[in-house]
Amino acid sequence: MNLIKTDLLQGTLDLIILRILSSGDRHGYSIAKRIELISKDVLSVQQGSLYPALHRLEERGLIKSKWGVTETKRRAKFYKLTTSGKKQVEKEKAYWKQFSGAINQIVQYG
Amino acid sequence: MNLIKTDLLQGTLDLIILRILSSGDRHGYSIAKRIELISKDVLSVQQGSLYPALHRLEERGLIKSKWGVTETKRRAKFYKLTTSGKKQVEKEKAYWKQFSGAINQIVQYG
DNA sequence: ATCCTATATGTAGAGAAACTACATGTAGTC
DNA sequence: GACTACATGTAGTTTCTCTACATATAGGAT
Repeated sequence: MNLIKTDLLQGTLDLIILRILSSGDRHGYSIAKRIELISKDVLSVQQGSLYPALHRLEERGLIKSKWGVTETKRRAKFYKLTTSGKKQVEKEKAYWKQFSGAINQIVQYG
Repeated sequence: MNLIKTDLLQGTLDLIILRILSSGDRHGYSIAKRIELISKDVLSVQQGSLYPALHRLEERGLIKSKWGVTETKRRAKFYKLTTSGKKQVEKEKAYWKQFSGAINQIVQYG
């Protein structure tokens, strides 16, 4: 991701991808576009980050892929959350809440 | 940091350290204790992360160090924000706000 | 006196994740 | 026929944090 300092991003990509897939199946490119749309271009994932992340998540059994055809008639790999992946979204959301809460606490009270 | 998934943390350590120093000079060990205190033990920095981070920040000219003696009478290196460091705190706070806002947006609307 | 714990700083090596930069290919438009 | 947007992928680099270790002192307990 580009528009925000790189280092901030590590570790949140999984949450982002899983959360987006929890609102419907998508292919990689579409996930990237959705991230830009919802974050109002604050976040932008590079291909070199996105595809390895998807492969990682698939290997961990959190998502499953299937080749298909997009609305624009191109071949694309569609990703879907597995049962395990659905549980993971909730876990990661909880982690994020706790983590960002702690950072905000420090930002406020130093 | 330990109690929270490691990967979430990268990139926020600088913000945390700088923000803590912006409320007063401290030595490394004291910074670590303060992080645990304010975050209510949600965050916990390891020495292997903290000291290299401090050296990094010093090398970037954001903090300055000076050997001194603690309240408990031990030798310790006290760190202080430089002018450049003070500006950087504000920058990093703004980054964090923008970044966490974007993630929250995605967590909400997927 | 000696041991232990908390305080205090530091480094080497490993591991993980994201980035840059590249490679490949297609559908539709100008 | 050229260009743009769509679509996936990998190799190599960089950067950060972690684990694990090394060093040393103050103060309290035994």
